[in-house]
Amino acid sequence: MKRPTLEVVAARAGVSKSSVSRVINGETTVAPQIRDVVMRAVHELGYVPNGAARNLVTRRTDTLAVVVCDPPQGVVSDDPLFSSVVRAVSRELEAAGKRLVLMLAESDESRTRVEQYVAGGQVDGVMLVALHGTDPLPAALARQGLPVVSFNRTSAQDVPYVALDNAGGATLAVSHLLERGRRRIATITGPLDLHEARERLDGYRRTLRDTGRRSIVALGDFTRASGAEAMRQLLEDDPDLDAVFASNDLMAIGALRTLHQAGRRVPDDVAVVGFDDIEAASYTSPALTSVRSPMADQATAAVHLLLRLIEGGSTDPVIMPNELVVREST
Amino acid sequence: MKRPTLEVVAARAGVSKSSVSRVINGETTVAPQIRDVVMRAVHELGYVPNGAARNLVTRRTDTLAVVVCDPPQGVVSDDPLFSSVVRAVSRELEAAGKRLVLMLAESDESRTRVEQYVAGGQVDGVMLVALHGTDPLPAALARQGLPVVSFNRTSAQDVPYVALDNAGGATLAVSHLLERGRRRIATITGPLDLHEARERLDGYRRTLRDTGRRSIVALGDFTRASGAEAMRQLLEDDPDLDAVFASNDLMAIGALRTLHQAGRRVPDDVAVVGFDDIEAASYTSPALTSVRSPMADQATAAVHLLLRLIEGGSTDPVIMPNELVVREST
DNA sequence: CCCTGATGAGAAAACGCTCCCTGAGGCCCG
DNA sequence: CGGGCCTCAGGGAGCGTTTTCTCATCAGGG
Repeated sequence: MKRPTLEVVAARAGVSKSSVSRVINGETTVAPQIRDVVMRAVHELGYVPNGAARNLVTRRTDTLAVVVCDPPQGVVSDDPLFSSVVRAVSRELEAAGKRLVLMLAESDESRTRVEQYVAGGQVDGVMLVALHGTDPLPAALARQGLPVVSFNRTSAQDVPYVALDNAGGATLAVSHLLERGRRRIATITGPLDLHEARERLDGYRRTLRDTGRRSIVALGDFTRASGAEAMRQLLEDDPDLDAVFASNDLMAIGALRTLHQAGRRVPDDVAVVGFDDIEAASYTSPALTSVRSPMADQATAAVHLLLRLIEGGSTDPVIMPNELVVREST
Repeated sequence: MKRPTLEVVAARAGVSKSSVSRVINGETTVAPQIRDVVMRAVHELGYVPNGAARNLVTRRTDTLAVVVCDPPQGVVSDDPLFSSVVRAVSRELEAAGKRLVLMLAESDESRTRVEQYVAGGQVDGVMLVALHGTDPLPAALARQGLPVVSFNRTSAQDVPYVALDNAGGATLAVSHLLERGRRRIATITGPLDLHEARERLDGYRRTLRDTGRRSIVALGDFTRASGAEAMRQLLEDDPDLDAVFASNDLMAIGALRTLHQAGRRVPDDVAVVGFDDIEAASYTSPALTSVRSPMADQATAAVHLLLRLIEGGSTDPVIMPNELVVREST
């Protein structure tokens, strides 16, 4: 099935290719009468401009790449929030009339593919979603001279990013616990090589220090198992603790289980707060109080940042505020 | 930053554009000596072929669209399994050297955009992910003469699909309950305008009928709340039931909560089986036995089907078998 | 030694579009 | 009434590839 070209439409309408092109692209310097006859021909033939030909001459593709940097086991893309991010990005791009190419950068090989693709001029900009702020890919892509933004904080020069206010979220959680009258508030951290984990720990520490309380810290790695284990350790080290702030919900869920096994009632004996507000947080019993990361909003902000950057606009990083969702566990 | 073109590379290597093109495309009819000098020039200049120009003449884009048909509230794309589908598709396409354009078809407007885009020749094929088998989009796209496959069963003519063996999964669940010695097995269905929901119900019915037992059916709509409500109704209607098969995990989770509130022990008094094996299924207490839909495998199969179709190969539908994941709730 | 056939390089024509440039015509103003 | 402008349509030159076709070169056989 051969699609009609501009030339065919022009012939049918009895005008030149230039005029058809002008009508298609909504230029105003075209007489209404010509416009009508062209539009009629377009509809009759079911004409749709060929994308490749257009890209070739305009050097714009109206296509943006979202590159997900992720180890093969899929830490990022397994995240339940991932799909809401993808959807938010997709919607936002659609509203702006852009297309979304999704690429996974799992192996070195696929990273090369990403770079090649980007270098091939098939996208107008790139949005990186990387777990590690130290990932070299953002910088590598930025060096290509293409607009690049990062969905998370990144250490790459010249790559604007959108970041969560992790420390602020932790403060929100700890303050809430203090308001509830908790005195011995422990925390379970994420892997400290991750920015987010460090920032959440810092927020926790600072808030306690500001109110003259001491920190009680156990290390986790963002998995449920590590949360359960860290909770066991905390109970051993400090049996009198009356609250726990876990750096993410999975660990909080692990902690809930340990507390249950240890016979501690939640929230009566020990209050628990998580972070991220994943879907499962509302299914636990008791339902988990959690700091909601506005991932969808963050995604929207990242898209806007990228679009602005493509237009040649400002490139300041954006910080997203968090929100506390109070449920039964506190 | 201007990227070098084929012409520049040719000049540098002291050969013709044709030769460079041949080397780039791995043709064998080129002397090793020329090959080497071209490759050197390519590397020195960091040459990457321009995608648009290439597409224009070859009429291939090596790009496939994944179109997610979804109401704005996001039933499909909110599904926790969605991200694993996306990842599997992405990986598979990457392995095949193809790119993935993700499009949401939420509104009529966006569906038009999808059709326009596809008609613009910017993709080699389309994979539809639609909830409703009656969705008109598959047929509309297929009419464009482009290879189209559906991730789910579809009623569209000429659109091959990959389907889950929903009835078989239900049989798996019910047989398991029977083996555990359960006698009065109820079910909570999904919305019956969905193929999947109907098939799961059919599988349940048939399996019970085959063993001379009667069906006990309550209607749900795949939400947690509806599962809880349906469970309440079932307990009222038939207080002696000793097992429930829920058509998806969310409803099973809702049912668990109702059972807990009603003072029924799971699995001692009532066994519960879900369907889909979402992540949350292993976090409930007791952890939920569930029929695992091999979504990732299904996605992989769909990609292969599409790639075969593009190559002009066979187009038979594929049916994926399910697997039962036994946990504490049975 | 010449002719034939194979081999492989180069020239040039598309692919379908945008956009610059030219020029025709109409209008206003002098 | 004529000249200059302004408006708007058409002609045509690219955009960077692939691909067909032509042609040169060289080897081998008669």
